[in-house]
Amino acid sequence: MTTSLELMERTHTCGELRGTDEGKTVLLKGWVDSWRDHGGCLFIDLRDRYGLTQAIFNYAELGQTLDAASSLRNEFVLAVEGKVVSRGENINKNIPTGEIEISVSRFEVLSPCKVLPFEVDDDTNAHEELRLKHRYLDLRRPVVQKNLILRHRLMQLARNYLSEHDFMEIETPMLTKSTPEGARDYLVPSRVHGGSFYALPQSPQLFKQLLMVSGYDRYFQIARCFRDEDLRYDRQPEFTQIDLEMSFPTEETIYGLMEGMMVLLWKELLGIELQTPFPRMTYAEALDKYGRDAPDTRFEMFLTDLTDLLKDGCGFGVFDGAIEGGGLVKAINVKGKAKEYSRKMIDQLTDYVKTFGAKGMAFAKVKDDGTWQAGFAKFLSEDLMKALSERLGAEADDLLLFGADPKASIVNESLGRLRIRVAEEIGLIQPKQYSFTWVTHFPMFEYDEEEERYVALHHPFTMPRPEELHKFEDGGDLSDMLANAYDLVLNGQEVGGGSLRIHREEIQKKVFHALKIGEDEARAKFGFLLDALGYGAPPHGGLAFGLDRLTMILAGTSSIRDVIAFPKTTRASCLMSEAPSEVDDKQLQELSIALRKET
RNA sequence: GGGGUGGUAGUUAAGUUGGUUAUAACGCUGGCCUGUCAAGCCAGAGGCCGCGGGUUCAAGUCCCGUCCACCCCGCCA
Repeated sequence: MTTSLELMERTHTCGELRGTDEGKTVLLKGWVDSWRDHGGCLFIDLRDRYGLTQAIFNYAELGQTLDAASSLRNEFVLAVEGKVVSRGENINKNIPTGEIEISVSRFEVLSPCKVLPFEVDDDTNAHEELRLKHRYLDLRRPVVQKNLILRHRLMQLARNYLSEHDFMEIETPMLTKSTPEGARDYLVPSRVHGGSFYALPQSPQLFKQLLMVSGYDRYFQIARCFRDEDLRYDRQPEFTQIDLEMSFPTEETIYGLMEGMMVLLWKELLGIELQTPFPRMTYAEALDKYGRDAPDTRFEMFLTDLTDLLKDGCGFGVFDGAIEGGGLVKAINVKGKAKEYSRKMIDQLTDYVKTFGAKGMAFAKVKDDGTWQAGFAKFLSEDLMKALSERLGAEADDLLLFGADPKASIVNESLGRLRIRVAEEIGLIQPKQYSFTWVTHFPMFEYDEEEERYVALHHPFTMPRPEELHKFEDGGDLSDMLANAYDLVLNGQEVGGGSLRIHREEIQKKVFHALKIGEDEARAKFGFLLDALGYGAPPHGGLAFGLDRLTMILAGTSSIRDVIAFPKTTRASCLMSEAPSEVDDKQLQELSIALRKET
């Protein structure tokens, strides 16, 4: 009696066999990727995550069992035993195993497959909704597998790199204390302490600082983080950070180590040699030239500030009003594209900037004689137009796009986003281009008009730059106090951010004071950190990388869901498992949570 | 919380100014076929047109509401 193939170990994967294996008797197991029935013979491509191998079921070899083979369909799980034979004239150059095929002598269906909800195929055109509902099928597709393999390799490289540089991987709790500063927490009710809640971590921030106090001078963790906020193409309610912290660093130590890690990742994963050191830019410069704290440095087309040239008034109400209201007038120069941009296209750009709060968008087309064709041209004196042209480097056929608003932030945000959109439209951005920049010298605080107080731009444990500390004593305006915080920006996306932290209790207290976090409140929320800082805390700092975003960029995908095995929708539900779901009244009672009233 | 786009066989889409039996491709079922690799040829089955109201002699199509997904703004220290 022969042993069932199901009980036998496969001899090879479906991506392994080559011409040199000809003559071997092999056993492969995998999924039917496609089948082509020719009556007398049947071709099947068998797939696993390593590749595809063609198996041929031949009438002469199999006799009447060919009838059984003809019922094989896509995504059946199959074991095939047979001899590796050359394909002779019929080599398939599209797959690595294309020189050979398996001439099947015996096969078993290990598992059949129902009619599929969508075709499990790289170029499936099924909607994402359907693919997420059957994610286990979607994950079979080689393109998706490729992304997860990339993610795995990235994690391994990061782990090894950090370990080699004396970082210890230490796990911090998932059930932590809610600290409602910043993003909304996911809460977990406590059964034992009825009415009390844990929070899932938004980041391991406090714990990693405490590890520094404890003397674990280099820590890292590939840490799952949770934020209960609305989602986007690059935001999930749970996401992963490569989180690290070190004691006694200088800023340079951190930049050097992190650049080394990026160099390694790009070399190993993309075969690209990155140049170091990465350029650096202050937050102020980023805002001035790019309009954003995450500048896309793959192309120029900078924002040009025209406010000083227009400060005496020009008669154009939009510009004058913006400046009188304490705002800005800035512009970008789209070189040589005035003729390409129709009125309709410019209207679309206007609609676009309006989504960022701009009231409109003035534009001008530079004529051959250097003067402007613009609705507001009549307001500009010859000298003023000349001065503006010179500042903007304007030449014939340039398209000038203006942002003007009493709120500087609206001008920067709208023009900054417009700059990127236009660059995409006119092809300034090359594929496979990777442009890193450190953005430094972030402000400590920004004013929150709703709460009528300063809030921390980074987080409340960020160290002010040492030369700024005196501003606490001077009293008054803290809006220009700079922090020892830095972001790593890649192609206009923040991929990492961090800071040197406060390691002295009295500075931490001053920051809390500036944030109008009272002593009692500070004690209740962060007492353990304040205490720890009083027991010999080393100077420390670190940063966290967004693993999902990094993987997205490396994989060249446009959605974070493409690099997460089981992602959630933009309404934070899992279409496959149907989480979140209602729970029994009994469960709620145990958790001391009031039952939902029937209505 | 606000705005935009989409939802029609298993899947992806078409469906005109409202009008007779709602099309096509792929998939599925059956038949033919020994060199396919997007296999080919023939035949067939398959529909709560997201859901609920309304207008109308008549609704996939028009109106109102609602659900789901995606994208954007707010939000995300």
